[in-house]
Amino acid sequence: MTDDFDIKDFLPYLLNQAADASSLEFQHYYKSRYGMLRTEWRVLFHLGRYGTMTAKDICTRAGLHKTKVSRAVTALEQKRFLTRQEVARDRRHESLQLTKAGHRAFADLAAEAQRFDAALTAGFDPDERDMLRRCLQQIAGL
Amino acid sequence: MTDDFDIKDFLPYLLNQAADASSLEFQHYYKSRYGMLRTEWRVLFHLGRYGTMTAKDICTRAGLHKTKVSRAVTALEQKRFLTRQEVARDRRHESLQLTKAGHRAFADLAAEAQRFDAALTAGFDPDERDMLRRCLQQIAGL
DNA sequence: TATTGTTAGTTACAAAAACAACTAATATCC
DNA sequence: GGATATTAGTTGTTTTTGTAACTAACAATA
Repeated sequence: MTDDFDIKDFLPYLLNQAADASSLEFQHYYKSRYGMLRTEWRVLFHLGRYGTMTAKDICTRAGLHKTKVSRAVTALEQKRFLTRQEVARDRRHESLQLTKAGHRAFADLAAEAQRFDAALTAGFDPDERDMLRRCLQQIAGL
Repeated sequence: MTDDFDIKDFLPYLLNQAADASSLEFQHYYKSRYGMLRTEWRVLFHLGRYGTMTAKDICTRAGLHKTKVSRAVTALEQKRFLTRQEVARDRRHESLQLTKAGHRAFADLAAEAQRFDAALTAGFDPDERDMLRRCLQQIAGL
């Protein structure tokens, strides 16, 4: 009954394997170059791409837990990639913005990500790529 | 130049989000029911589906590091889901086999995985499903 | 048959993630 | 206005992972 069910066809397994494999090389890039962790790169990306926002905003947009973001923000601050600014209206919030160095790192990594993405999907034809992204976005609930 | 590059289109990001989202519910199942970790479930699956083999075989087939497998085997042994058996010919190897309880757990989880997989892809039509799996297998290097 | 190399698996330690408990600021409701 | 609840963010502790060093068995070679 379940004898023909192969783990290689089990979607969560496949997705994890593909995610791990595809992350590995890019991870090496931001790790060796900027000493960043994955969450740091994501926070940097969100601020670089969408501009100033609070930690909470990043949590919501990126689907990350607040402790992860909190620690990533601290790390990026120590690397001088971002600064915090109190929001007068509500002092629980801190608006986060990238420094010059932060913007440079973002620009570099974003360009690299784009190249990397292109290389990764080079073997697929355009409608395969679109379909792949659509399927993944649906599964991810984005 | 890179201003229009959205992280939601970056394949490693998408793959990770989709992998996390899709794993969550199933993970909850084997965790609450059998107290298993992800690696334990994978080891269990390999032994249940492909029969007796050594830890090394599982490493190779599942693309897992030997320390992970070693710990998972210890954990599954303590749960009485598998037993080890020395290989006379070469005492470095240990052949691993599921116990009755291990087989039961495998059957239960495999059936659940199958249901879960079906539910996950219910929104896609057949050729989308095939393409998705093919793309993922290629990216994962399987 | 010593020497060196390789392989399977374990163990120990460091890095990272997950989870819970906490502080401080603001909102709500009596 | 004061008790209570919520929200943003941090800190501390426990799990889990990653990495490297290790043991034991075998292989190869001189």
